[in-house]
Amino acid sequence: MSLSYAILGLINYKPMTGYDLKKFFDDSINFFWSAQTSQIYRELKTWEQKGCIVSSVQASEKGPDKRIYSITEQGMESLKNWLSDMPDEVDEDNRNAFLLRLFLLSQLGVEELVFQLKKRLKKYRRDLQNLKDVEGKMQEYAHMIGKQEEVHFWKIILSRGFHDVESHIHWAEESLEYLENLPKDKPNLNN
Amino acid sequence: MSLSYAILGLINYKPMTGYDLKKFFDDSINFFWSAQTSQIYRELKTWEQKGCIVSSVQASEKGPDKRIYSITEQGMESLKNWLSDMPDEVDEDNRNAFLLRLFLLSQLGVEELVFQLKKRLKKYRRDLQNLKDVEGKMQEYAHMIGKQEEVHFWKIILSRGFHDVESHIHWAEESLEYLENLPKDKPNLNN
DNA sequence: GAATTCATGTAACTTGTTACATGATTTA
DNA sequence: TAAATCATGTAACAAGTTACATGAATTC
Repeated sequence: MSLSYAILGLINYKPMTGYDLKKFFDDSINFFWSAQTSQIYRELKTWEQKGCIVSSVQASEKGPDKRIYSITEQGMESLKNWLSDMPDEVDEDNRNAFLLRLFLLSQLGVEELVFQLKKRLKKYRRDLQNLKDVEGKMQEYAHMIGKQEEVHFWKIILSRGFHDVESHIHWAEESLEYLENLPKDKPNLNN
Repeated sequence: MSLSYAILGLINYKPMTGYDLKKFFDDSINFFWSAQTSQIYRELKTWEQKGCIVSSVQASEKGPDKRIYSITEQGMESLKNWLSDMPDEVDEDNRNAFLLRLFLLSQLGVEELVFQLKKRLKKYRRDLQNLKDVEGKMQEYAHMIGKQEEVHFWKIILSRGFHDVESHIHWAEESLEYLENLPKDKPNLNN
């Protein structure tokens, strides 16, 4: 399962708490992976039961005690095995709820489509800004995990994010233009 | 839930069987939505219980009897309501198992990364061909559901697919180039 | 004094996957 | 005669979401 190895892989960079993991997901790799707190703690529990990670409780300066998880030899072995046998076709999830809605939305009429595309365009521009923020933090994260050389590889992943957002923006702009030039008054669910 | 409305929306085009729906998912909207047979029949059952669709059994020329589902007035109402209240931020699922693997893969070394990116590039080129095939079938589908005007809107969705694949190809090519020009022999999980 | 951050979790539920079962007809 | 297509489902399980509970310390 991808999520469990995501967690193992992050802990392999550096020992972390469940809370740290949640933050890493939320404000750094969020553009290609996400996780709920409830899932994270669930996975941590099962990895620990398998002996792939160990935890120790430590008092925190602020707030409650922390439970810090570190990877074990066995965990590294597991991670390495998983990374090594990449399946021929990694089944990435293509599901896109917005595209689905848009696809069905044409049954409501063109104006709705235009309205939603305009809203989307704004969202994509916000996404672009968010990615720039992540880019800015990258160096910081690399320092945190103590591996400067990772930055080279992270740049590749981040660049994918930029390619994606830029292509979304172009698509939305093009589509709006296309719709503007369509003849009006098609029959739909409203009439 | 998106999947259930996807099903309702497709049935709204034209009465269909579970099998028809599965085919529609698989060879037409697969690039932004997918569904398992087991899910489809589950959702059909719950929509029917709610009175949003009705079914009638009909003998088939070939193979077993068909259960054909049609949308009801209530179902159209439901669909329209759902389409009308698009949430401000549609929570599309960004999870991408390949990107996650790639991100963690750098812990194994650069050669692995290069190898996987090359394989991916080939996959993206296959994706492009698949999309072209869908494009070819579009007219046919429009004819099947008896709504030629839908083609205009489907073109927008399809165009998104093309934008995506093309940006993936560019990204992979660029990233390979970037990796070729990196200094070699970084320490990793293997040493 | 209210909201945010730090920190860990549980419970109930929904959604998605994998594997199986059945059986006729058609095409290679 | 073997494989593919047509056609409908069930069962068991895995993964993901939502909502809740607790409570200290800090910032606005």
